[in-house]
Amino acid sequence: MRDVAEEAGVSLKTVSRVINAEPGVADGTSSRVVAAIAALGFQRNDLARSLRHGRSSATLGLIIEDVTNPFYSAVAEAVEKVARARGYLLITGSCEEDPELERELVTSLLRRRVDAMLIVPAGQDHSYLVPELSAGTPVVFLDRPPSRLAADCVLADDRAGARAGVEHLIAHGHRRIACLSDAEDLYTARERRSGYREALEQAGIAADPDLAPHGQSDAAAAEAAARRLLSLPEDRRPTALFCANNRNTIGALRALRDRAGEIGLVGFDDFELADLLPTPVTVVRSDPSRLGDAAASLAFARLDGDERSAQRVIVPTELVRRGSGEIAA
Amino acid sequence: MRDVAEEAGVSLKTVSRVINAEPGVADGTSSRVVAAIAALGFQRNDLARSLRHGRSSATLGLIIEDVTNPFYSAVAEAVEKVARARGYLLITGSCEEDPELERELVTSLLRRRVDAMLIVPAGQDHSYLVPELSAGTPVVFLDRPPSRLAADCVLADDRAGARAGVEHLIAHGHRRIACLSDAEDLYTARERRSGYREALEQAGIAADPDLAPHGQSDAAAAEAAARRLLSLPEDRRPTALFCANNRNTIGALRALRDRAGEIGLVGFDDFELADLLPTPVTVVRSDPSRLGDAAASLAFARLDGDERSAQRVIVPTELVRRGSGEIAA
DNA sequence: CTCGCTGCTGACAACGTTGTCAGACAGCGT
DNA sequence: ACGCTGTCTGACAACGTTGTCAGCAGCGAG
Repeated sequence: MRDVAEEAGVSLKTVSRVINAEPGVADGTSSRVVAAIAALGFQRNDLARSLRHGRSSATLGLIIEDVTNPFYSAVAEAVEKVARARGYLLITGSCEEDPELERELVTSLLRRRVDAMLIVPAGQDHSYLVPELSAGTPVVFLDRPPSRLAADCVLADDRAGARAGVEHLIAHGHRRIACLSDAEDLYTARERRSGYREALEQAGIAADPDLAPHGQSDAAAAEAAARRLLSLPEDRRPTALFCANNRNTIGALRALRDRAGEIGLVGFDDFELADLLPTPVTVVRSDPSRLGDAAASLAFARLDGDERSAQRVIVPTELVRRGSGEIAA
Repeated sequence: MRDVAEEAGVSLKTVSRVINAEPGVADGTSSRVVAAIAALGFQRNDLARSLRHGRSSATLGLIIEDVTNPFYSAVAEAVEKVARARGYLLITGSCEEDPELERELVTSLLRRRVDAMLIVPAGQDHSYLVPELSAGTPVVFLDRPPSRLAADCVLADDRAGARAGVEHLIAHGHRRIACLSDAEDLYTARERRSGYREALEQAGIAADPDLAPHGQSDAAAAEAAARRLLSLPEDRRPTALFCANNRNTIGALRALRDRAGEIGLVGFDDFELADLLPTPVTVVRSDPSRLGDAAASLAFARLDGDERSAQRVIVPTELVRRGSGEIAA
């Protein structure tokens, strides 16, 4: 900027005025400055600008688990859309279910003075965010609630969704229904298992712990767990599977490859090509775009001065019938 | 920091020394400063730090087309991994094939002084990056080469991959092979079509322009195009489809839903569940992780002082036989 | 006792920007 | 000629860091 000022024969401040289209610069001066900017290929340094401003780096931080999981990439897309509409950029970090990494990434982002943080939390203790919150940095939790911290969060209706999915299987005559889910310390896994158990209970079906393996966090582990279930003796073998997230659904589908049409299946989370599989897959669709959209909007509302106490937004789910959930027992 | 200094009864510089673990601070002083930092919940401001440093905000910029496309999210993941290993964060922007948006995002990121830019370009003119390049900011193009600019780029071997895919269909007796591809102004679409034509030519098959619809940039358009092909009179109807990217493959699969096993199919780009479809899908697999990895590594090499002229890295593809490409004519 | 050395600490400037304030100058009415 | 208004411009400080350099104390050697 110094160079531009010199080239145009004006002061720094005048260059600043031209760049920011502030009023009160004579046309002649202005055009000389514009020419100098073009000649030197000058670009404003937004780091310095943010520093001077004190707040507002026009950047949002987003922590997700894994950008290659379509669920999270849909979240990221929705957040980015909202951010862009306000001229904000997005710094995204994948923490791979690692609480240490989550915390590292979050503090990195905060040190970089993002204006707000959106977090799909992996950890179980977010009290480390208390100072940030009281300093006024909006923090919104996404898909899973915060622990030991009162902060905004946007969740899917996991329990009701799971219950609806399992009730659907029960309505088709299934009594031995398995539930494949992720690690028990994940909120969504716990809630969806609760929904599963509630549905069984309401139908007067005793829960069989052997039918509810958990801790499968990738498709390979889910496939192995499903194979074990399918190799149980016939009187204990499940006639239907409820898969509590997209990784478990994919794994179960691989295990079921040679049993098309024999075993009922309802998955939680929709996925591309679900309708093209040999038996199209019935799913409980949760809407990651809506989660991302709601979370980002909430963050901006806070930035705009919304001072209400911590909000909890619940996004509903929807049962999509495609065939695999309609296989009778 | 000012407050910390006051609390600990030392100067700003001493606090700075403690934060950065610089040597030459007495133990007593150091622990007083540490205590003050803890008491006040102080966090270094990395914006100011970057500004002071002049260079290095420890941030990489990445422009992709669409984070929900698994190809690009795999790229993003690979780039993030390399970045994280060096302590860098990643600012990602999706430009949705819009050259205007690409340029907007790129300049936004550069104004924020990212240390390097990785770009999957949508536009046809990148001369606007000349000043940046000569100012020493590494710019690496990914998946598609730059236009009107000499810069590093990392590409898949699109033409050879496509040729191999089409040759595979020819080897199974197909003579009327269609090619569904994206907009002709995309480098990858052009290259893959060239590979398609080369394979036909080498086999002495005349290219039929009616069999090579292009411009389908989403699955719905691809499905419609595939349906048109399949409703041609039998003597002109293709016996196999070559789909030049993942969106076209998905669309074609939808169109083929009720024709399982009748029509040969080879897709470019692998995708999850390709092996679970009624007829498992043969694909030319290009490796987005490797593209991202190579591009990020190249960017860091530049940051480390690599001064070679602009590099062009080609990542090979691989034919994955699963069934749909082995259907005989 | 002085000199130089080492170990620790702080004052100051600078990174690039912008908000505040004051100055310069022209036009205009009295 | 005077003051007043309004328009345009620039000097300066500050945002939060850190690199440079200088200062001060203690200590061993000459």
